[in-house]
Amino acid sequence: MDNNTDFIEKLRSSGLRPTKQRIRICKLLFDRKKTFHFTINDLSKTLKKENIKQISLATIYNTVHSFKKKGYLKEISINREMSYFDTNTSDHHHFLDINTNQLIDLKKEDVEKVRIKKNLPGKKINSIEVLVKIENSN
Amino acid sequence: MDNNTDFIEKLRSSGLRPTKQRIRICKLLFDRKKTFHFTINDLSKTLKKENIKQISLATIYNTVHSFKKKGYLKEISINREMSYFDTNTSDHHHFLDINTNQLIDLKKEDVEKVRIKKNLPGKKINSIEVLVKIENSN
DNA sequence: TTATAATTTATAATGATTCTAAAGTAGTGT
DNA sequence: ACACTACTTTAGAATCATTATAAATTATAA
Repeated sequence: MDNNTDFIEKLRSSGLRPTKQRIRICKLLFDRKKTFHFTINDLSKTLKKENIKQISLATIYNTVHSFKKKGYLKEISINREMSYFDTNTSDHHHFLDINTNQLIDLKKEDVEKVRIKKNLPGKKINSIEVLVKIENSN
Repeated sequence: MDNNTDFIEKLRSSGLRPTKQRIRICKLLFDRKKTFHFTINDLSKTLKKENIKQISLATIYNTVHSFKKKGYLKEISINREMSYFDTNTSDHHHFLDINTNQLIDLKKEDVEKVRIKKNLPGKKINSIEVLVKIENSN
């Protein structure tokens, strides 16, 4: 019934005060079996549909950014127009359906380890991001 | 001396009128041995440094976009803040130095072919983009 | 309960990109 | 050379997502 306590703990443990707004967003983002992808706009629209007191846009931005900073969310920037947040923060890659703009997780085992044969002196690899654009094959 | 004729031909052959502005931008972008990467802002600043009549910002945007549409440039969108254009339009990947924000080409042979083991019914792969973020190693 | 620091909020500000419509230019035909 | 048309350039306005501001509210610890 009241699994808010989990979120309250989660928030408090990372130094974020468990406010109504943050808890509500936690429930929306993390209270589900599958990970999912959303834009700020998606989140904002979904929150508007609920008949609860509205959360201001500024708070939505603040919350998503602090969740990202705390490692609860990963950002996948597609281009200037599209930036997704992903509740799956593990190391993984994505399909982007260019017909629907849907972002789809690729499991680690779906992509053979990417080998980079070049390296630059004084530099090391921080991350490798693979984006596979897919389209209708009709 | 006057290798503008090449650019004039190039432009005309793709249905773009060879205007002063387009030729000047062509020279800046394509009259070099190595391919290179730039943002609209970089290009705009470089053009400002030349003591010739300034090209308006709108024209810079228009030109870069039409060059992209004609296949002379490839866009590499890093995130909302950074979008690079690449004079190397072949199929290749990139290093992004997160300390300097420099984008560096990876040759085809620098990255082992990326194998995707998942496929979705009714969908086919359009492109595979690999971005390798690198940082100072010390 | 009170003091405080953190948070939320509505609204304003920002800044990159796109739009607009008027002026300028290239290409074509005469 | 001239004129016509369509294309291009231009300055400035408009747009729109995001960030900043500063006042009101709330969580927390004393």
